[in-house]
Amino acid sequence: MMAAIDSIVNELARRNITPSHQRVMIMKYLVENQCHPTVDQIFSALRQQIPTLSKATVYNTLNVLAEAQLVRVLSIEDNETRYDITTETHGHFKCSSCGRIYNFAVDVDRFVSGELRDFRITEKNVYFSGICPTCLGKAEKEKRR
Amino acid sequence: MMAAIDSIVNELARRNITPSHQRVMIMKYLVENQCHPTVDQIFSALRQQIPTLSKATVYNTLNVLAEAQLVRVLSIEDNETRYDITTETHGHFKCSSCGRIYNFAVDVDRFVSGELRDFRITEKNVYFSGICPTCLGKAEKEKRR
DNA sequence: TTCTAAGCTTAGAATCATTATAATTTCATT
DNA sequence: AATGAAATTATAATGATTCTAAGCTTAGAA
Repeated sequence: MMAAIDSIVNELARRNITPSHQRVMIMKYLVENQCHPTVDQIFSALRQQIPTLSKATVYNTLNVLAEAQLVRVLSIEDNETRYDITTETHGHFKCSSCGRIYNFAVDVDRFVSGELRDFRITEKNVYFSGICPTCLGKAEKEKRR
Repeated sequence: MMAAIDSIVNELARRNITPSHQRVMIMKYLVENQCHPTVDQIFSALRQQIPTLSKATVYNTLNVLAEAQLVRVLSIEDNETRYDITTETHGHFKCSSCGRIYNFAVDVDRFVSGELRDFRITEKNVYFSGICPTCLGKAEKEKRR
């Protein structure tokens, strides 16, 4: 899936964000790699296409995009900020074994208790962790030996 | 509310954790300050009672307690690990204005979608953020001026 | 096409949260 | 009281993130 540069540029321009080459490439990366990458993953990957890319630029750009609500900042674990181009509320499951992050549908509003009635909620996150089916399957195979 | 040192010592001993003075005081702090404190908050507060307390000890102790499931590690935002003595699943709401964290009841099990059927879930976290009623009230008062 | 001012990027320093280390102290048992 | 294991300590080290100042890029005006 190739992200249209044009639509990215338009999206940024609509929010008064200068669509510099670096910013466009960072967004393109997020669209094409919806695996909740870390700054380091984004930086390392794009370094090959933009050899002079600075890590500070990646941090700066992600902060700008987060402020514009174009990306969502995930704090599933400390010391590991991740980014998600899908901004609609959904759950994240992190496998403790392989580290992979899975999305899952979540109807958060259905179980919010009345306690938060008088709160203005601007962001909702649901994080689960445990073992994914792939790693569970591996464990089962290990057991049978 | 004064936490019984005896029950803390017993709780640690039951899990084969040496109930050293520092560990007991850290747990006591968490029981008496259920405000999801950070390491720095715990360290600063206890420094007055244990002048030689080392920050590394606080980190070590919290990690040991987390592994023993006596405390829960919260990653509501990056660069801000917090700790909770209440280990049953409940939600956390962080006010973007005052920074306070509120607990709220959450029936997470009721809405886990079929997508996670084959996953082994070991931990569930629900984090919301926004503005709390106190800060909303202040904002309203500001508006009326 | 050139100029301009504002904003962006860069490279590396700085900051900060957290972990590692080795020496010392404390703990629980004998 | 002695002992060995574990914990604490003080500080260095690590790694994520932010800051900084200089230079570059951008978009639009001239």
